[in-house]
Amino acid sequence: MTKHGDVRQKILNAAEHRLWHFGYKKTTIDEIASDAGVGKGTVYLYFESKEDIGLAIMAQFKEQSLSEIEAIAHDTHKTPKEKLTEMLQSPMLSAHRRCSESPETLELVVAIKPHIRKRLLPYVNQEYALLAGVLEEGNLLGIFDVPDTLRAARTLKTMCLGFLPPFPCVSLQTEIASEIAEIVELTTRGLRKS
Amino acid sequence: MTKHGDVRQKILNAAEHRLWHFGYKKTTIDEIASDAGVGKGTVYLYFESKEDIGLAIMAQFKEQSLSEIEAIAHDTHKTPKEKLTEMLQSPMLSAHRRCSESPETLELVVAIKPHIRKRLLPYVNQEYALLAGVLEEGNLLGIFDVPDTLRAARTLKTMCLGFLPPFPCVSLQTEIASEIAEIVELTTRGLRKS
DNA sequence: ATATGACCAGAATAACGAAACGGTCAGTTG
DNA sequence: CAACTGACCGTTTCGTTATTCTGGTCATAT
Repeated sequence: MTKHGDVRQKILNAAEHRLWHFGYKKTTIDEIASDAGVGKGTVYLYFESKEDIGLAIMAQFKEQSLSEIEAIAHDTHKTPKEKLTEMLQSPMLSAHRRCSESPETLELVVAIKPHIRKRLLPYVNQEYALLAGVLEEGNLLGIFDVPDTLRAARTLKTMCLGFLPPFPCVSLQTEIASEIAEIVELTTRGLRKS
Repeated sequence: MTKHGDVRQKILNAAEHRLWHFGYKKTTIDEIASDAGVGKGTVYLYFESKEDIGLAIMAQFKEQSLSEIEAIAHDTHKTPKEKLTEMLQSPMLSAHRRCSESPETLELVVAIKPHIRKRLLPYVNQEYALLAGVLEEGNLLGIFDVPDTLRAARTLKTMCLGFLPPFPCVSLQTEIASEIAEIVELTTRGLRKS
């Protein structure tokens, strides 16, 4: 007995495989349905449109990325500053890795761009909240003094925007990590004389 | 008697006008030559290729932008922090304005992308130096304490990369200015408890 | 020495019939 | 009856061909 969620996930897996190897445009609904072992009509019982499938795959990426960030945030062996650095690095490196392993990823992003913001908003907000939590933790430990942690979290993410695809700053992966570390360093030290 | 530089500038002006209104691909060398009042062959006495013309126009933009930054850096009525903010805002707002007034600008950027980095490197380095100078000034005044000013300058620019075209962060112009101000605020305050 | 425009090879474009696509729904299945 | 299907539809894309256009050159003119 296959449950509702199973079929949906089977379709999503088939789609992700196709998208990964052949890109958004070259992948057809017929192929996805065939790979998933269901009829074409069934696909439209679980997804509104082809774009909706692409959005769902992006959401899956984001969810994955979010769980990595969460793990870092809850790691009791790291200092807030280390957490901050790694939490900012993690999603950027994932995105970079994904785009270099499968250049088709960028095509997907472009295709679903019109609705990507709205769809991923909940995840983005959760990410802000997680970052703000670490800042709060730093406040309690007395090593940070951030009045508006949520706002600071948003600004920190904004600072890293340049590493997101389509990368205006074409850097090696190692450079991305060290440049983000530098950003956190500069932010946590501040320019002000102590 | 027309000097060498005059003809070159006349060609450049004609090209810029065409590029601005019709974009890179739709603008032909014939049109540029005709507008500039010279023969087609003459264009190739002053420029290596069509791409070279695009690069030269971009360099002109950069030069303009650089002189604005320079003016801010040398303004004796501003504090280093104000200078930093405005020097980071200025080129981002210019780029944003240019791209919204003439969407064709982005097409130009994409077309000349392969060589844009090398060509604009001198300007970029000059910009770093100007920012580093302001950081140095802050050090002398005792309000900053930046060990490696050049490195910090580069990091500050990296932080603003997300506002560059093609804008991953689609913000209103007013938002760009305030978000950059926020970045400088966070950087100059630091997160560390004073 | 400086400037020109006719000329060339290759790229872009237009036209258009054929194939393929996303999406729907009347009908089948269990 | 809820879950599922694939033939079907209007539209978009593709492949082909003929034709125009464009970046770049160079023999010639001033």
